[in-house]
Amino acid sequence: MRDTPSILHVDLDAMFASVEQRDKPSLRGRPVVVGGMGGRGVVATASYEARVFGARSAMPVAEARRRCPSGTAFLAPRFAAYRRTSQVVMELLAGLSPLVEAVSIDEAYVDLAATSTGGLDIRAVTELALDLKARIRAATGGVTGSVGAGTSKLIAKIGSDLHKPDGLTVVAPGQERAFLGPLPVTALSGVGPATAERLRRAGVHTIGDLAGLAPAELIERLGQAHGVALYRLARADDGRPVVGEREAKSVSAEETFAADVADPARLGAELDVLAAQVGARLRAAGLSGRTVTLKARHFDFTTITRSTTRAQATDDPRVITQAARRLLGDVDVSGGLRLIGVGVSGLTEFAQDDLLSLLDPAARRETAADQAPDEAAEPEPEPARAGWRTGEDVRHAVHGAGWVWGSGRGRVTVRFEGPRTPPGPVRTFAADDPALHPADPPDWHGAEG
DNA sequence: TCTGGGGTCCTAGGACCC
DNA sequence: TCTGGGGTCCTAGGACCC
Repeated sequence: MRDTPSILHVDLDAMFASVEQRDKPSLRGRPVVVGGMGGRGVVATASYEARVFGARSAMPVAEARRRCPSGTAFLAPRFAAYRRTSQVVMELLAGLSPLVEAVSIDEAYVDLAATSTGGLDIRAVTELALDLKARIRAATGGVTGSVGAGTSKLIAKIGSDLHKPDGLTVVAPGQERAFLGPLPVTALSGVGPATAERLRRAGVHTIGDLAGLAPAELIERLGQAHGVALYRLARADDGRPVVGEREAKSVSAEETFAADVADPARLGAELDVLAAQVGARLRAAGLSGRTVTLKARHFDFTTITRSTTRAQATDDPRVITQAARRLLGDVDVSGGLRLIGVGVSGLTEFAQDDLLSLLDPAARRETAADQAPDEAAEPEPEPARAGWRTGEDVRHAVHGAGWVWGSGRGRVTVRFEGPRTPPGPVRTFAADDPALHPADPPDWHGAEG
């Protein structure tokens, strides 16, 4: 166990919504919900203004619409913009330490002990964290981050969560148990609804309660691995290291249909599309895998998986889709599927035909390094001209840059404003107006020294 | 208008081998 | 012929995270 609070956890506050408010000044101070805008979409992020009305992550967007007042903005996600903002923050973190673990697009651990820059007592870490928060806000154009610091990942993570948004929690060495004790067990990463319910039935509500349980009882209730893990975490016994890079274990793609699909031909065609996405991402990452998994969600939300393992690893979309189609053949589809998915696991770094390319360099195909990784990995969908997505960035030949305020019935309404231009006029066009084009996200980084 | 999409880890049973 | 223990691989499902 460390004797300095040298692990930081940085968590950007309501990141997707915050980026939207940064890029669209008219949304600042207003409730914003970012998520799937199809009939079956769920909330990815609700701004704090929207949380007041009960909008939450993972909630159906339809439910969020019911709860939030008119004037709430409901936007489709713009991942390219979020990725750029994430990169800006990750670069700041990399300046603090060579050891940074990016957990997700909006979350990372930093191991300050990996550098030898001076003291890491409470005061020094607090100052460093306050400075970091200010620099994140400045570098991102107003997106805030909450930071936790402590002697372990556990403490840092819970600390960053405690005073969101724009919070800072530094837990002094030796104070870990006192810090955790009164918190609900659900504050622990790894305690979801099912585990929380089992613990509740055992009379366990707080982490302090949990720490009072005998390990044998926890193992009996939660299984060996989970029981042991929680027993240790409740005692602040956490030696998990900050790890820089992690190898991917699987690559998958799935789609939920707007309406359930029972037509095998249509499902097969969907598998072709998904297999092509998975194959392209495998290839871009220089990976291939032996196991192909089909995922199917029935009309009643029951979900099954069927997998098959081949002798040779592949990244070939034709091979992937062939395996997936065969697996689908054994699934009863007559009631209709709401979701279908394809995954590849058992990954290795070398594709089968890499062996061939050694013999025949001319047959060597493009490698990941030859491609722009992001574009290759996640092609941003180009919306059909008539199907504008709310929140999408657009450019009008006459009126300039703006974003889609709303659309429907053959029309699209655009608000003309940018990150640094004040809210402009709202104008409505025909959805197929040739003067209107999808545009890149406003790139305000660098435009303002 | 009930419930996305991309992942990780664990469990448990059966096959198979030594 | 019967019994059995341990290890590994594969498959299916479930909990959980962001």
